[in-house]
Amino acid sequence: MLRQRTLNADRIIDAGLVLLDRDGLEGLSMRRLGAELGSGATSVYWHVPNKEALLDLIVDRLMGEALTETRIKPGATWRAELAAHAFALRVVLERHGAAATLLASRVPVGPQGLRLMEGVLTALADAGFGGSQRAMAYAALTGYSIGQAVLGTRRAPNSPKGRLTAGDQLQRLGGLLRGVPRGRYPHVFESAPDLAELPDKDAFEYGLQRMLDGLEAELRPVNPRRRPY
Amino acid sequence: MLRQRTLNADRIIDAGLVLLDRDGLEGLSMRRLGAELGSGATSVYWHVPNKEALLDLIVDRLMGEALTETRIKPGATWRAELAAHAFALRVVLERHGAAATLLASRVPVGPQGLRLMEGVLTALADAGFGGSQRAMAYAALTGYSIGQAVLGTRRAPNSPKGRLTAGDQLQRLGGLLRGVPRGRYPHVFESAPDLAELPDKDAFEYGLQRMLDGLEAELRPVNPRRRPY
DNA sequence: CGATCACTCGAACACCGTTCGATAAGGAGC
DNA sequence: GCTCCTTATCGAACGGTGTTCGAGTGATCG
Repeated sequence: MLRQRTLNADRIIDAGLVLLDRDGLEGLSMRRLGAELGSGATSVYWHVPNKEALLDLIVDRLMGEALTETRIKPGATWRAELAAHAFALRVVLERHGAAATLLASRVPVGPQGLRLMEGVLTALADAGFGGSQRAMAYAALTGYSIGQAVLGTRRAPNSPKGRLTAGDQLQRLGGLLRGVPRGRYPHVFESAPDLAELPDKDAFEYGLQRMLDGLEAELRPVNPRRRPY
Repeated sequence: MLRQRTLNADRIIDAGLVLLDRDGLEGLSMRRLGAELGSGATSVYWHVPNKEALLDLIVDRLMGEALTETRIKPGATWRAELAAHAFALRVVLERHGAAATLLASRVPVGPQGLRLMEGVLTALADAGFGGSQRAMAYAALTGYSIGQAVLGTRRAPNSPKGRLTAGDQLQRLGGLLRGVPRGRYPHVFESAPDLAELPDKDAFEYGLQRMLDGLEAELRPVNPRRRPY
């Protein structure tokens, strides 16, 4: 057997991403990764300390992808800037279906993740958010983005094992909701078609804009005292 | 060995939840579940088809907990009603630290999950949201709630294996962010203390209120035409 | 009593992440 | 050329996982 000396972190991350996209998160095992690379199963461990660290590397690669996808027009408002960041993340997480679950379980503080964080915090600072308010706005936006991405990749009960497209999931869910007893859950029954046919993109955009509306309103100092809800 | 004939779905869910709270998601294995129940490792399979279904049952139990936690004062506004639902879910997911990850990967469409969904959709209907707008508002709120819950339970890189409290995680993350190179990521560096010391509850409340603000503004028909951002 | 049913459980299968030691290749020093 | 050392690869093995299967046990019913 040839012992090609060609393994390195970049190739490993590439292969990991391929496996992730093709077979989903549970399809990404160290053994299969080795096979995908044409290497022995355990050779990867010389380049990467363990699987968890590898997943961190993959996530940072994705954060880099999101940065590449973020195009901010010169002179854009802070709203447009934040929306561009959110959309770029969404595009990447949609492109790599299993990635949302990955991102949901770890903090992306690799180099690329920090660059992305820096971009969002900069936009918030420019908008006029300071101190803990900036931190809360940051948490609100990233929480929303990740939550929405996660929503789109949840598995309906009794789903088959393999990789499922977002469309499949939605169709499955729709059928499930349409079958709900009308008497017991009237509003679920009524909204089932809307929930099932709603394009993920529209839902994402809608909630994002409402969040940005809320944040913008918070910024205006002319606002009267907020009434308690 | 006694063959106690006392296993049933409820006891299994109880034990599963105990294991989940004590040892986290990876500590919940079918074998350990059997041990916790004082039964053979594989006896569980007579009552539950597989692990995935068991996790669905556990999630539905948690949805039931959230419903119990939801106290809506009579005559409450729709905002207060939706906030109560969101907070109840947050309380439950905080109580069971590993539960957010669980909820993030499946759609809670068990009986209790549907009841909760019905409650939120009812509040939105009462508020005046109809059709696809109601669906989008629903997605926005649940996406935000789940996203925020997930944010609180992410693991920082190089974390030890076992169960970590939310406080531990935040402290870890804070130290990490404070150590970021100031020149390269100035805003991250500047906001590190705020991000690390921000109580999860405040962040959740802030973003939730901003989202509700945005939704409320959307409802008023007196609003002038929305300007593009 | 005998049969049937509901339930329990141990052994086994294939897979997982990871450790360890053996092994091979390439370059440096002589 | 030869040796030595560093770098890299890999097979075997360990303890764990989810799940299947068939044997077994006890209670209940005809």
